[in-house]
Amino acid sequence: MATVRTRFAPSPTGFLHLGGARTALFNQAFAHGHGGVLVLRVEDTDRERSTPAAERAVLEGLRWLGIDWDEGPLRQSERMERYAAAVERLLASGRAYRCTCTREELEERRQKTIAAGRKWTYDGRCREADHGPDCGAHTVRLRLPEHERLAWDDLVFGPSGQDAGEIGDMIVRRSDGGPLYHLAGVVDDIEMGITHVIRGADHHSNTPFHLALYRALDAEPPRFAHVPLIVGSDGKKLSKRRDPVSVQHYRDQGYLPEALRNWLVRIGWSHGDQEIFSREEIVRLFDLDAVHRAPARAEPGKLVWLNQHYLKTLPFERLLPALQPFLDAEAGRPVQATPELERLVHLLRERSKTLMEMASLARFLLVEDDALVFDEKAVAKHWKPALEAPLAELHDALAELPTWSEAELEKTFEAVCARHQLKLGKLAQPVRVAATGGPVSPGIHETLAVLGRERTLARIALALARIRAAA
RNA sequence: GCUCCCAUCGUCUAGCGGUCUAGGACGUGGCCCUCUCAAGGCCAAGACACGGGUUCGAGUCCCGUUGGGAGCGCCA
Repeated sequence: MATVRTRFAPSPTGFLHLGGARTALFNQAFAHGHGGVLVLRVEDTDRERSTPAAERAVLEGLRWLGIDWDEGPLRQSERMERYAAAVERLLASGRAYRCTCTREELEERRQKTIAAGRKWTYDGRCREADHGPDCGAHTVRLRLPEHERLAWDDLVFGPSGQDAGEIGDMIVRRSDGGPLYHLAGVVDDIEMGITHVIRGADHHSNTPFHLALYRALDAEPPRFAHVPLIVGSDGKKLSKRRDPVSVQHYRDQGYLPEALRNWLVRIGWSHGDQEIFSREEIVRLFDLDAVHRAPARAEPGKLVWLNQHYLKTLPFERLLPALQPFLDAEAGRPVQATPELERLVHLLRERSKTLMEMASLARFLLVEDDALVFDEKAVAKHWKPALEAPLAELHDALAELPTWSEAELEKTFEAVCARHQLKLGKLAQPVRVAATGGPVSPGIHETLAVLGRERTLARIALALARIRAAA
């Protein structure tokens, strides 16, 4: 059997679409799982939208997700002569003909047909007219057989097909000489030796036309697999207005590529009860047989859980670089990794949903003492006058500590609590607010150990000053 | 409007005629743990859209209804 060759063919819209990302993932998993190759092809025949920057964004999204391709990116804009040649071949063999019907004429006839309650297909007016190359402005239409079943066995949907007569003679070349998307795609898939076309189910209905194109071009069609569309939380088509549709969006929100990849691969595909899939497992276990036929909603709930899972389990060397941009943004400057910061990240990975949240929880370590932003509700709740004495005592005891360690800190807290008959929480919370500005952080001993003696004392002193001023 | 496709807990899904009083995961609620927040542990609520068939037997097969999706461009 020939080597499996799949392709992912995005149009350069300036971002990688969620649905596209999953299609790419499926293509890669299928190809690599079968010892084949993935070809990347950029469908940039729409000159308006297609800029180098827009293309770069799509490729960046793919790389970030860990989807690697083996050939390309090939660009349709650089292959226009191939499409032109294909149309000429169609014309020469009589498989296609020139059509001089104008848009207006077409529209008029279409309206009439629809008004009569019938389905519109091209009525074949120019079919036998035999227009030559100099017939003026014209399109080129594929001549479809009157009665012929255009059928295929879809790898996801099973036996599918349509009668050629229901399709009508479709345009393959515009009057400006440009190829239609369908023609370009089929020509590319033929010339690139694509064996398996794995694409969104929105193309299921277009496939009979594509089959006719393969036939007219005397080419063997590939196997087709249509994967169900991802729909929005409201069950409707993913909309750029309502739903976060780009991979970049999730990346910027602090989701790890591992999490997004795992989330996407499980939408419309499953492997028993397994939820967690590594990159290698996706390639090894992915199977078109197990792909669903029903559209699925993109609910981010499980993505959050997956992200937490990967934040907790990822190798630290992988986590830190991923976190870096979020730390820099939080601090407003490039942040240097220190042993204290690394220790804090270890503590924070157990309690963060996203990298963004993690950076936000690390803020207290990144900023100067006077740049702490206090949660005033927490301040009001925990900085009570009664706390002045124990807090002052804690401050002085901490200043005297022989070594600044979690164990020593714990002992000191216990001693102060015992002397003032306080539960640990009564002392820990006010100190936490003093040290971090808010009521949420890792354990108080760990937090202070990371903060260091100087800054801890300075921040407790600041809290004391405020308590005294209020009294 | 026409053509095609789809239908299990709120969501993602397991199920490929009997092992289903329908399993898992996320989410939700409760309890435990606890210096906060998490994490972790335990428990709970929660679905075969509806109606007809076929069959000894249907979540699983067939038909219809309803609901949803896609396609029907000189867009990609």
